[in-house]
Amino acid sequence: MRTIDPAKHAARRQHIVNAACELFATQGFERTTTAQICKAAGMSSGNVFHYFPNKRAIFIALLQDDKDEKAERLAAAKAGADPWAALLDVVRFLAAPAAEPLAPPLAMEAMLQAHRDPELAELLSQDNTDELTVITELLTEAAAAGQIDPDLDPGHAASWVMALIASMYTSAATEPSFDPAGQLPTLLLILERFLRGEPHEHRTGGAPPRETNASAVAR
Amino acid sequence: MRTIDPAKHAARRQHIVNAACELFATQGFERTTTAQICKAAGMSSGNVFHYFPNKRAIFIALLQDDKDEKAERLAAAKAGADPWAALLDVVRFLAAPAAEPLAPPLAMEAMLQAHRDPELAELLSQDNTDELTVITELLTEAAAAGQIDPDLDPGHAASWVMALIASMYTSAATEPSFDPAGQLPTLLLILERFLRGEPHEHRTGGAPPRETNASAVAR
DNA sequence: TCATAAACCGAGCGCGCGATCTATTATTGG
DNA sequence: CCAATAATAGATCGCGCGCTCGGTTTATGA
Repeated sequence: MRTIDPAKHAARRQHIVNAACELFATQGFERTTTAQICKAAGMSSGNVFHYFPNKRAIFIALLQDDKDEKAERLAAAKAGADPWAALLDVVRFLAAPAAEPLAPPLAMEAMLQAHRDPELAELLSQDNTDELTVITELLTEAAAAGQIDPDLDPGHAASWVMALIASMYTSAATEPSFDPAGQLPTLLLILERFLRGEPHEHRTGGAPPRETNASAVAR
Repeated sequence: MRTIDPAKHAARRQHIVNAACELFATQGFERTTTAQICKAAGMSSGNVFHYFPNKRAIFIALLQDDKDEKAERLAAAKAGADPWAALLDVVRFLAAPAAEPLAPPLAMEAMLQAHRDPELAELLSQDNTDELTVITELLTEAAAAGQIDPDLDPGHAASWVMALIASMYTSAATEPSFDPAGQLPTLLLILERFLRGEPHEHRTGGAPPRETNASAVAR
């Protein structure tokens, strides 16, 4: 007899996913051939298809990993005492992977593939809903604490916060000269001015005005 | 003898491009087969390849058309007397196609394809540079007129204005419930608060404060 | 030790793709 | 009217793809 070792099995799957990751990011899902994945993973096609039923399953596993990891760390990021500070932490955390070379093109590829693949669409949709919930809660708390413009609808504003973060990924994926880490202060400045609204009316909460952001984009 | 009629020839090409447009938007470039394009255009494969050397050329022609049309109308939009009003016109004009059903997925598809196709990348890059130049000029003028925060770098801010507009397309392409026309006021509100900066210091220009935007996102 | 099943290999299959080729029809200038 | 050639058709081709399948090797429990 011989039993499967779940740890070994998972590690082998992960090895394949990692190999495919770079290919999917640089070439896209469709143009990446299973032969390329086999070569990159250093194993035969027979073996790769021993671990995954088809190419699509490899892509889904890749996104599932990202989703799990993100959800796990999101819970920690929002655990700040001050809503506004917690919001900035969440934004910084969600925007951080845009600085990695593979994440932006992969994210775009995932969005496009989700357009035709219902299972993928469901996966990303859950992911987005989770983020939206967290951010909406933080915005609601921040509004209650008088830290942001109370006239903004939290859910509505939250979706725009997410859109702003997403634009870090699209910019990084499309413009080679775009530097996500360097642009983060500007992102935060835009969010601050958008969410706080008229500063002389609403800057009464626990968070102090953050002049550092404004000075970061000065010429 | 028989000469080609340029008008007829161009019209026939356009007919093929129009047929392919919907397919590319809904299925993506790779998954759209030449057979589908032939069927949609109502002609044989032999005839389609009489007008285009290959599938890629159809996609490029599609984007070239969009670019020409946009560049033409952009020149008109920026011809306003007041820089801030002209900027809003340009933003509205650039964001408008996001409300069409095909434009958002097509734009995303184009971005991704440009990642691997140098010719496509060149096409979109020129396009972006043109937009950036126009917006940068308007921001510079607006800053000189005291209508926006003078501490912002015009070129830097312009690229974020474009990113904001682009997020209308990505949101429209990824979230079925996203309503571009309805979200336009919020986009303008974000831009206004970002660009004007501290309102009590800089709201001295020709454009009056636009409370209508703020009220549009109130719950 | 040895039976058993997991892990792995790589030749190759079937299919559908982008593109071609030859043939036929329509249209124009002279 | 008659070449000449554009416009159109559609069968077909070669290739490369995702994936399968039979066989071999390796590891594990009893």
